[in-house]
Amino acid sequence: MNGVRSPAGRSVRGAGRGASAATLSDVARYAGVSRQTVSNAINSPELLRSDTLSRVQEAIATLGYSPNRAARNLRTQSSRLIGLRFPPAQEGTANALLDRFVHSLTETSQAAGYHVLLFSGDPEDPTDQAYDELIRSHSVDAFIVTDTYLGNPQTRWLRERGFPFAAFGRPWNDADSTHPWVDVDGAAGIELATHHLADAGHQRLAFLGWESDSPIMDDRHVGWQRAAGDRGVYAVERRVLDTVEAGARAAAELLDAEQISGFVCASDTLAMGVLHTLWHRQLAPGAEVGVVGFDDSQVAQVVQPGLTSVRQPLEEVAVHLVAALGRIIGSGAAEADDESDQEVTEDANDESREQAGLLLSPTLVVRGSSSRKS
Amino acid sequence: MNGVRSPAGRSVRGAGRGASAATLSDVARYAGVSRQTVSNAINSPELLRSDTLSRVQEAIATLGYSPNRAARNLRTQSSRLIGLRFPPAQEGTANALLDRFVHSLTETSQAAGYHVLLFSGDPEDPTDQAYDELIRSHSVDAFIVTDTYLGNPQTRWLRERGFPFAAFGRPWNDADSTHPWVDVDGAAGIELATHHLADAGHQRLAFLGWESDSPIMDDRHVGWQRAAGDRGVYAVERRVLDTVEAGARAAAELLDAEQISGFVCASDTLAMGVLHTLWHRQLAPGAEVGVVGFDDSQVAQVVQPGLTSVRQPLEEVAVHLVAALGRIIGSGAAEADDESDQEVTEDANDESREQAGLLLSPTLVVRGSSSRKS
DNA sequence: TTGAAAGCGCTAACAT
DNA sequence: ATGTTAGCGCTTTCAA
Repeated sequence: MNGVRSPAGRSVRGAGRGASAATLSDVARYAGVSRQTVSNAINSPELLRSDTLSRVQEAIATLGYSPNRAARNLRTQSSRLIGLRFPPAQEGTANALLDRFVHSLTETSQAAGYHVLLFSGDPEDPTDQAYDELIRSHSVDAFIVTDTYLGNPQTRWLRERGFPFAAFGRPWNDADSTHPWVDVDGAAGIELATHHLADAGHQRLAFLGWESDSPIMDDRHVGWQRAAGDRGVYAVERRVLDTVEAGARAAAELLDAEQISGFVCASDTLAMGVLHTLWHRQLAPGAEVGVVGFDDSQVAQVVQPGLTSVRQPLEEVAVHLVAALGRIIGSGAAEADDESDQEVTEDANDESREQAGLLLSPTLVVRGSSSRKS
Repeated sequence: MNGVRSPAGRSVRGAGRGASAATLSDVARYAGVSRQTVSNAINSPELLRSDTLSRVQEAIATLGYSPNRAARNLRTQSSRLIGLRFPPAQEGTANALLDRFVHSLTETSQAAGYHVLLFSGDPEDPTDQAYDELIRSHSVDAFIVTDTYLGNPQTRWLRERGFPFAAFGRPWNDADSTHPWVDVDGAAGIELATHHLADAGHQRLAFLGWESDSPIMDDRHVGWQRAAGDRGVYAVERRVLDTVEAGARAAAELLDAEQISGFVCASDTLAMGVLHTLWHRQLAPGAEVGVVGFDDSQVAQVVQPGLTSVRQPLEEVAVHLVAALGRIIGSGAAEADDESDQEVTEDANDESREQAGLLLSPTLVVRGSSSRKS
């Protein structure tokens, strides 16, 4: 009472294109059980008697069966897809978080049974329908939002909509948010950088940040203030555009007017500017002037003599974001459950009241640009 | 025998989470037409009388209706999703094509009614089931394959399977392939670079490539041979590891032993190595020694004094790949139709026999590292 | 030009 | 522990 179809099942494969895959019914017939039993073998194997289970699994393997995603999605009202807006590459800067983050997210999601769906759209455009369209068409089960620093209208909108999402970045200007988020402690990173330069013997330090009232910048600046205060070194700061040229100009000015020997930069781009000035003046990075950047970009890794930089643990960020989504998907959207494992790192003194938030500590990757002062 | 459901459909929206969206039936009822008519309004609007059409469209707008993807996918046996393996970030190198390419792909796909689905997997592992699993579950309609240089087993496997895909990269070692591909003419890029340095007055040129018998490397090397031959300059070449350190060492050796004043590098990573050596020796990039890299990475853009580099037109690559997929999806998989617009650029003399292939020309982005010899 | 019927492949609920 | 029934929301015949 089986075998009837088995040759057919095989022959389709050789037939060339299309290769119309086996369905649940095919497997059921082949294994001599009902369709529901096959479904159970996949989704609730503990319900089957072990001999039935192995017979079904064998049939599945033989026929090369995988459940049709569309059918399953339709039935379960889910897509097993996580939406991520993929922003344009920022050229001319050293910002290079995206690759590492997206790869980690892809791997982590896949391990959790999800895939990442990429879409594009303008986050500054209020008429942008990208998120809405994906939600209404049930194309994704949740979003990962990465641009919270824009005071992101999308974030608020998603919350109001009650659609599941998790953010890479704190809800800076949205006090009553309840969505899960993961962020990296920028203040702690800059503290690390500052202490590192002070430890290396630099007495006159400067902080180089970018203009604008971005909360990310403020955060990093807080770290500077804390560390510079702690160490009692001579400390000045400048805010300029986040470009190589502006960083170079600021460095020149700070060297001349303030005899700075240690530069704590809020970005690798600015740090590259500092290195340019040192190069022009024949000053040796590391030996004479210490420089630290932020983000551990490829630039930091390949520039001579290596740029010491604060590195964000993006792999961890991805892991925690996916875990957070797993907790809220299907369980009431924006309502984070307060009793589940809420971790807050030791750095998060001020933030420990945050709900569903997780603040990770960055590390400092030390390279030639900050080797011990001679 | 209807109507029973209507209040439920609406009221859910206010109820908070879930926001179970409107369905075709809701729209049909609201507009006073049959479900089929609504479907036609969306998929074949020309079939409707204009007044019916506008009434339906109004209903769609009012109810905020979008077709349920899963249902549509199930019915049409398609997913409107393009699979792309997202490889791990290569740290310590200047390879930075991915961001630009993926963003372009995302935008282009979206414009064509597709989304990009990311997955991970080990392309070197023959037991890796990532592609197979996605195909069998009907999760994607096609793939974009980017790692053809591996002599990619996946590529051959996909072809045998008859599953639609397009490749970024020529089918180097798969003569009888028939899949569409788009590639960038590396030989032309290196020719551009070489002529550029010769034009700047450099008489003693070196080509710095990486070891291994990668066909990509061979391609670039061909460009070197052509251009160096044309110009009759003194020309030497070296193959080393594709690292900054190896590039630096090779440059030192070439400066000492060959008095080279122009370096044509097969990667930005190697070019950075050359710049390091110049920096150590207080030689001015551009003015004294010309250096050109390949890929126009962020590193090239921010390093002092700017690294001249060959830039791949990734946006165009994405556009043509998506266009190619559009042609083959649903129309018999791997069978490219020979009469559709096959474009081959003027550089593709040798390749003009290629089927379904498109070779794009890179450009040279000139920066400080190759400014005219004084 | 519009409507009715059927079914894509799966899983949830119930019955056995 | 396994089978039966129903239906997720859509589009593709076919009929009116």
